Amino acid sequence: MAGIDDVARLAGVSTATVSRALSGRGHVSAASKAKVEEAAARLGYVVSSSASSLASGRTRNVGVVVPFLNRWFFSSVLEGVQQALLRAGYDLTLYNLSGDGDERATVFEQFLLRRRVDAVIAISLELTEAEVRRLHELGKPLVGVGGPIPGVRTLTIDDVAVARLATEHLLGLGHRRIAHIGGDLEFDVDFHLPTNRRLGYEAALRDAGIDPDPRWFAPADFTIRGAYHAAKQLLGVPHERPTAIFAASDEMAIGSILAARDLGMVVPRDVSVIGVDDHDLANFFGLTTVAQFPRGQGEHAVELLMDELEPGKSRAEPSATPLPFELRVRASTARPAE
Amino acid sequence: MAGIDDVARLAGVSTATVSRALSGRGHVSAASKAKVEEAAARLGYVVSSSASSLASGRTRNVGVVVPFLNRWFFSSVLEGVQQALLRAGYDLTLYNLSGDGDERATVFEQFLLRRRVDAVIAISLELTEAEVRRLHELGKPLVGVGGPIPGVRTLTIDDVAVARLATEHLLGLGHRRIAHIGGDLEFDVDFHLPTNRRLGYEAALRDAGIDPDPRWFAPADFTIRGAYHAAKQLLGVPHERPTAIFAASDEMAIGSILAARDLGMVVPRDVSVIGVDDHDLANFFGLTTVAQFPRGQGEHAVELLMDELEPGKSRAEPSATPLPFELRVRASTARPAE
DNA sequence: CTGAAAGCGCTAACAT
DNA sequence: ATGTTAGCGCTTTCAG
Repeated sequence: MAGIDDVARLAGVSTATVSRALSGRGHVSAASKAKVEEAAARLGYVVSSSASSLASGRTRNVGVVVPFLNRWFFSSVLEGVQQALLRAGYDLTLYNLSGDGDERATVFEQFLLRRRVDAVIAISLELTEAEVRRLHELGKPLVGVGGPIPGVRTLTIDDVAVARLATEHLLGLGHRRIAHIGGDLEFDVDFHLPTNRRLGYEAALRDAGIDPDPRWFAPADFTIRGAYHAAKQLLGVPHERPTAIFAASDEMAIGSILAARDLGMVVPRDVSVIGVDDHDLANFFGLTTVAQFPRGQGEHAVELLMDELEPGKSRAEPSATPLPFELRVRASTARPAE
Repeated sequence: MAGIDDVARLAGVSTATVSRALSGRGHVSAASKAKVEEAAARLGYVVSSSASSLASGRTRNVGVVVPFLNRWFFSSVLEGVQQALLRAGYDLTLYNLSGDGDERATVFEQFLLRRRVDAVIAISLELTEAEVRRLHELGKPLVGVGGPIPGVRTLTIDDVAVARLATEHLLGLGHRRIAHIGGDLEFDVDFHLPTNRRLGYEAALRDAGIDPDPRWFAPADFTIRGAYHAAKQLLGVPHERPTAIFAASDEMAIGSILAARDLGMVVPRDVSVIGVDDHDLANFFGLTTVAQFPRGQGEHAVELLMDELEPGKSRAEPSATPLPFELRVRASTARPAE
């Protein structure tokens, strides 16, 4: 395995010049640079990351912490992060903290402190103040995706506004009896997303002069199956059925559509359904939804990080950057029947 | 940031003893070990992975290469790998090679050669001989999940047997007109999975004295939507409709069920459907399927790796280890009507 | 712009 | 069982 000395010898320069030429840091004449590059290529030389990290203090590696891997939102964000990191020449070390707090503590103590990473991206994971402080002490930039962490740069859609938009779409079509399938409290640990979406829904109703009816709220677990059962309850009542459902995620909206079908109802004739996400399946089901863009969120997170990691960049102060979202009207919403 | 010297000083021993005590390598008296651990804890000391790697040549980091992140199979394997690695004290560096060959080359040249990892796990990715050779030269163990790579330790279910089992289940129920929704050729690059499942299907039919009818084979792209359209074609013919569909994945089986419903057919009364995977949604849709266990496959892959990475273990020779699969009969299959 | 040399923080011989 | 010490392969002052 060729080392930097081999390259230096072959190129006829010092190791310092090789290092500078290959890393782009410091000035090197075009001539030397060319010689070095050619020598490196000939020898198949690649820097040893550990030696480089040890000497420089930078690892060119970012830790990414996610609670789930097999959900659309998370894997999409992860994809965006991965791709952006790769482009920037960084590696991505993955920590899937699906487990209990034990695992979580291990990760924090073993890897963040093992100084394996230059920075951390936390996806929809509420870090404790202690954890955030620890990272700060170590000088590791941290950016969150999916909800605000106090004192941390975070990317998040405005859940209240998203829910309001979805609800107003239904109101605008003439619906008055609008049910909501939200998250159960268990999910609220992560950034109060369910609560915020519910708040937006209720605010929109009130603005339209409608009093939110608690009978028309049903909690579920963000899965198709969970929402399916919730929707059956909602739609199964004999009188004063809701004419529309706003589900807090597309998967739950799809569950609602399937429930409606199984009750012999036709969407959107008998009931309108709107979700949030623009999940892969949304288009297939003709689902009207408020799209968010998780891949873009992941890429954006990396950009923020790079601002901090690469020297000479202006680092903006910690704040919650608002992210784009967009109503996509498809075939699952329509004017109510009567 | 406390270093090993600080710990040594506080514990009243040498740095070598600290290193031994903390890594478990070499003999240390219980007394010293206790002192060291206490000192380390008090100082919040954690080894610098780069210094450690540089000195020892081991990184305690495994590279994982996947083509997709947002598909059930891949994210499930990844979860298993992540968890097993974490338990073994290894980190996981993720490379999502969804993109073109360019990206792929970059990863190989930049990261594998950057000596960032001790080993590589390739999930459903057919590595070229050159790539495999490169890894061998570097002394990096490599294990594949999801299909055989020549000369490489690989975990894979027997796709032919899986398909045969699924088909025989339908035959056993009395079906004779069994259609198959498989992968299109594009997907065959990865381990000929579609081809193998088709072969198993055809073999089962022949064994039952039935000549496979090419009209009853439809290729799709492993998505719900793709299979939905394929199934509509299959089920829409006026005469001699198939009475059962064997789909090469659960997502495609679900697409088939939805297609049948939209044609006004009742599953399993009018058509039986069986898939492969035991996807999260399979249970919800009452789908009969042949389960495979991707999490377990991921964990298993890590075990194999550890055999090679941790010294003093017997390493078995490269071979394709067969993996478990299991028929799960639910509500989507039944005897044909007549 | 380039080179010499001093580390970066550990691990692993080699001694003791 | 423990200490001493020579690197691991690079980056980065500091001179020139």
